[in-house]
Amino acid sequence: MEEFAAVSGISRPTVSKYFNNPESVRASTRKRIEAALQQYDYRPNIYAVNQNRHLTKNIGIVVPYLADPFFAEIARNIERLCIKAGFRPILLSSHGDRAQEIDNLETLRSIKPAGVLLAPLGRWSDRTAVEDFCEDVPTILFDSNIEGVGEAFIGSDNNQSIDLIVEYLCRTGEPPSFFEMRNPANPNARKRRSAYKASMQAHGHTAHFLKAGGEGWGFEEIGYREGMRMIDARRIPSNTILCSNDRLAIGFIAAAYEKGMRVGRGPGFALRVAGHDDHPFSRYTCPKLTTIAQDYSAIAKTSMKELLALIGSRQRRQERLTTLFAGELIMRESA
Amino acid sequence: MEEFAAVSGISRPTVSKYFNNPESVRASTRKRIEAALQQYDYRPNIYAVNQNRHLTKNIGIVVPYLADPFFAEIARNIERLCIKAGFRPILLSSHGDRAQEIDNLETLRSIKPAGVLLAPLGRWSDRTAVEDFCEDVPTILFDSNIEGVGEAFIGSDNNQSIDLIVEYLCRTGEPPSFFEMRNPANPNARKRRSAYKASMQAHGHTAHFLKAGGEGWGFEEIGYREGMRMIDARRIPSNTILCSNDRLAIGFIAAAYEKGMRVGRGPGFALRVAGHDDHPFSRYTCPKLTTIAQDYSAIAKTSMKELLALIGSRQRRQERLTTLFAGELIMRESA
DNA sequence: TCAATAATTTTACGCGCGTAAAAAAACTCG
DNA sequence: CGAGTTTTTTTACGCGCGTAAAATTATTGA
Repeated sequence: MEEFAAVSGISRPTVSKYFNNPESVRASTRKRIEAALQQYDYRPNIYAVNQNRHLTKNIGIVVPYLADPFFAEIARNIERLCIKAGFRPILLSSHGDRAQEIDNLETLRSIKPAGVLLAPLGRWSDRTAVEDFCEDVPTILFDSNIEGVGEAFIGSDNNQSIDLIVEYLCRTGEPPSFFEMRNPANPNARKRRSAYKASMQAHGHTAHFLKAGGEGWGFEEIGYREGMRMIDARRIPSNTILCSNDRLAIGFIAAAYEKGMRVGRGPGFALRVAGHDDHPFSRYTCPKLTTIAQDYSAIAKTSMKELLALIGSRQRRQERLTTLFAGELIMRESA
Repeated sequence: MEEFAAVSGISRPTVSKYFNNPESVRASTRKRIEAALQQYDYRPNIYAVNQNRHLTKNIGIVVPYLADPFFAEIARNIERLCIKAGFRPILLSSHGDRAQEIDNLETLRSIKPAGVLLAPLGRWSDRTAVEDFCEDVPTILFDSNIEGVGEAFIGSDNNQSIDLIVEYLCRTGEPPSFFEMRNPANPNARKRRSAYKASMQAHGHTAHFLKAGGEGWGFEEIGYREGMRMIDARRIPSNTILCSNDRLAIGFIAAAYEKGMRVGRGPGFALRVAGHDDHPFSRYTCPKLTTIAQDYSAIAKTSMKELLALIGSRQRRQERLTTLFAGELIMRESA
């Protein structure tokens, strides 16, 4: 920087000021620096910069499982917004593993980020570890809530969305059974379960659960395997299945296809299957999956906006914010 | 570190040495430091460390499109290996965009990584930019080759794998038409195209191409839309379709389903469809997709091993290495 | 036990930059 | 054009650590 300042005919502190915020120097000097920049392609050493700056320009993004296209998509959205706001996104995946999540938080801590957007593993998270982290770093939770942790939570309104699709299914055919994992990895599974129960009650039906065994994040496999098992055992009392998420539904539909049960609505179809999330692949199942679209563009935008506000204010929120977005019914052929 | 050294009763340079390599200090001192570490949970400032260390412990990983589960999976594998080797993975996605790829390389450059594993956009890449980068940073290409760039290339043998499935399809039914994008984003598409052509010739058939319009990385959508169009136009001369990759096949199968064409092998089926890659979702299509499995565990391992060797040797390879792994035929129901 | 060897301590410098304070220079506007 | 204001320059220190060199101490092996 010393040398670069020399050749550009500007003093080093001014150059430093420029790199911190180009607007903070006079237009004429800015021009001169940028001209010199063309010639000598100098760039500040990021490590030296971050050592001295108290708050870095890094923003951590943690998702529970990046190999899930749903999280990959939302991460992509957030990354974009992050860059647009002049920050550097650090994307980490917990790979569905509690220890990895803790590791990720440790990694982020060492990076001293300006803020963090965290989609936690939910009930698999180490609450204490996450809490401690949120004490030290301005953190906003998204997708999955841990009550009382972090400055805010931005997510979907599972009660609204599940009620929406339950109402639709009840109105147009038999009330749905709820297909879910007995021991779900998906952070929102519990919320959806109780939302289903409440919604069925509200519509004058009794809830019925189809519990799938299995662990981990291989939802399609679990939906397929357990779907096969249930169809074989004729354990399915309703001709309508609402799956806790699209990935389970994708597996279930594959099982139904293999068993020769035609999935779809109307006469001639044996089974209606619906999902939740509008997974990127849900429009390519056979038949296409009726589901609930989460407004993840809004979730990404709001999370980012809230975090930037937090960073800008340089202080914590006085009270925790919770913002829930409504889901939208996506009617396709499967139900 | 000064304070921590004081309370642990060790001199600061020795503590510094410990953090660089715990093995480099005497066992007794190591014990004392680790005991103190339990009490005071000190950790070195990563920025100060990296400023002074010439080679950092960072390894960059760049994939062309992280929202594609195939790349998400391979990235996950590499990340694991990276951590196990004591390095810190920095995962970046180019989001299918040339400018983003260049950006990613710039970002990595500023991070001064020990090495980089790069899966480039292929023919969409800015060859000069990638070349320049590889001059500065030890880089190994994987998945997609750019001839002459980087220290090594690790990938799949498209000639072998395409020949494998072409041979299978020819032996068990009509020779396949090849379904691909006219202007493919997928880095391996061109290789597979020519491999198909050569293989058909070798088996005494003439190649036939079904060219799908459309741009970008929405392969399922393109496979679906263009599949619909072709089926409507009765432009499909063979009852067997080999898709350039599984994601196209997933879309195509959805189209066939919607058009009432039964996909599968044997009597009573209208169409055989095969793919390539053993995409995570290929076993949940209806019917399950016959495809080629890339050995991405081997690709990940070999890439990492090669990079570590490169980093360890502190010099470039005398000649560029190319390692290709054979694909495996995964017979399912679709073909 | 003693010399040879290995590890640690002491001392000191430098990495590349942020930033504070005072002085100097460059603008702004009536 | 000159006083007032803003920006830049000069000077100087510190961030947290790596690392070199010389001195000291601990360990090893015969």
